[in-house]
Amino acid sequence: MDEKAETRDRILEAAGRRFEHYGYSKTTMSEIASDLKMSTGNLYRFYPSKLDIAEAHALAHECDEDAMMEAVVVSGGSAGTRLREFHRVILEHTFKLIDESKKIFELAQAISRERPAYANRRLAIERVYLVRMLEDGIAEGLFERHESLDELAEMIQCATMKFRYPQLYNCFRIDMLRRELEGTMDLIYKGLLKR
Amino acid sequence: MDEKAETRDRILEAAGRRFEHYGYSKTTMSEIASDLKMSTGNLYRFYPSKLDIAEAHALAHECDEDAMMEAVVVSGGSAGTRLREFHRVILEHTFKLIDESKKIFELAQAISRERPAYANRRLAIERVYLVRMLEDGIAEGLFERHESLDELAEMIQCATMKFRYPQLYNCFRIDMLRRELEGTMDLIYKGLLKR
DNA sequence: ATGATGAACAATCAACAAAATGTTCAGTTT
DNA sequence: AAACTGAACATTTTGTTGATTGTTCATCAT
Repeated sequence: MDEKAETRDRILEAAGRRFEHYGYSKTTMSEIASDLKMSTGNLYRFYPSKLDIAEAHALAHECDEDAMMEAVVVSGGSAGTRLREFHRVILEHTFKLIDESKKIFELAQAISRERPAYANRRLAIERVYLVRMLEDGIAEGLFERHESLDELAEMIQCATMKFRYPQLYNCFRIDMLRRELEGTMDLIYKGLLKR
Repeated sequence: MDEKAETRDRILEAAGRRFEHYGYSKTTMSEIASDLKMSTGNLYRFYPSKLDIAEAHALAHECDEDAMMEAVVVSGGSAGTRLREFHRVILEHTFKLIDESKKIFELAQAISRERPAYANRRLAIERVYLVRMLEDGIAEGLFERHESLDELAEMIQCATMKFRYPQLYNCFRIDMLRRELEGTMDLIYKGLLKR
């Protein structure tokens, strides 16, 4: 690892520490630079903007979410059960963030707002997991075949948007969300079954 | 009709004119009063607040939307076809509002934000139409029976939230929304079919 | 030549005062 | 007594100004 990459990492670490403690908007570039004993201007030799540091931070923490989703996909049980569990886990995770990790949630929202491509990329990654479960379901004779599993996954995402972004609806009742997710997944599940 | 109700109507008319032309937030109570050649304070003898005038205006225009939904429900064709058409018509209507009637859209958003009960009531009314179509589908042997059709309708609403409130996702591509709605309705439709 | 600085620049934010607006109600008019 | 007014009140919005923050870049240091 060369020195430039090392400094990038140090910046990321220092910034991440502040983002998680003070939040994205309350963290200033000059504070980050000061923590690292360098000038504010120097930061821009490593990252084009404050938002790029935020995105890099989010990227560096994707593996946590990916691991979470991967765990569900490779767990035992039928594809149908896993599909439900997948959405349950995502809802619980999102809700936990909203409830307990406000600074991280704030960071995620800032990125989503300013970097729609990032949010879309996350959705695309999630679809990969969905497709894997759909494939499993087809292989075990549970689900109907479909010309494009990626498109099917996209439709599942459209149908579950309310549970992915509950904050957009000012919907902060986890008990209600759970009930609704269960009912919605029932409907989707039946729509996937082999006839 | 007594004189008080007549004045209420006149207020509603004058306010509605301004809401639709200047938007809700740019319309002042003193302007409305001036249009009617009365004092600002007098308005409060007829309506408790500005927001109540807005809500009354929306109420007075519900019949347009209700008629639209009713027309789909009573139109010919199978329940499945009507269900798709219902959601298509709502999406097109919403999109048209966003695109062409910005002031009316702004008014609807102000009410939704401040009067959640109003938005929930609209959803409940919509469910009545959904239930009617579900009943038809069951009667014609197309759809599976269900213990509570109102709950089922609620789940359909959860699954189609993205198309009811596209503005929440900064999603203003009608071609994409149409495609997604079609795919999502496919999935929901299959979930409703009798096995 | 490469790496780093810190002042300048541009944009945004915060504080505050003034203005505007929604609402109330004592007083006036009908 | 009922209907209406318009000033007062409370709240919100707007405009101004100075401070802060993100970013750039000429200059300096290595």
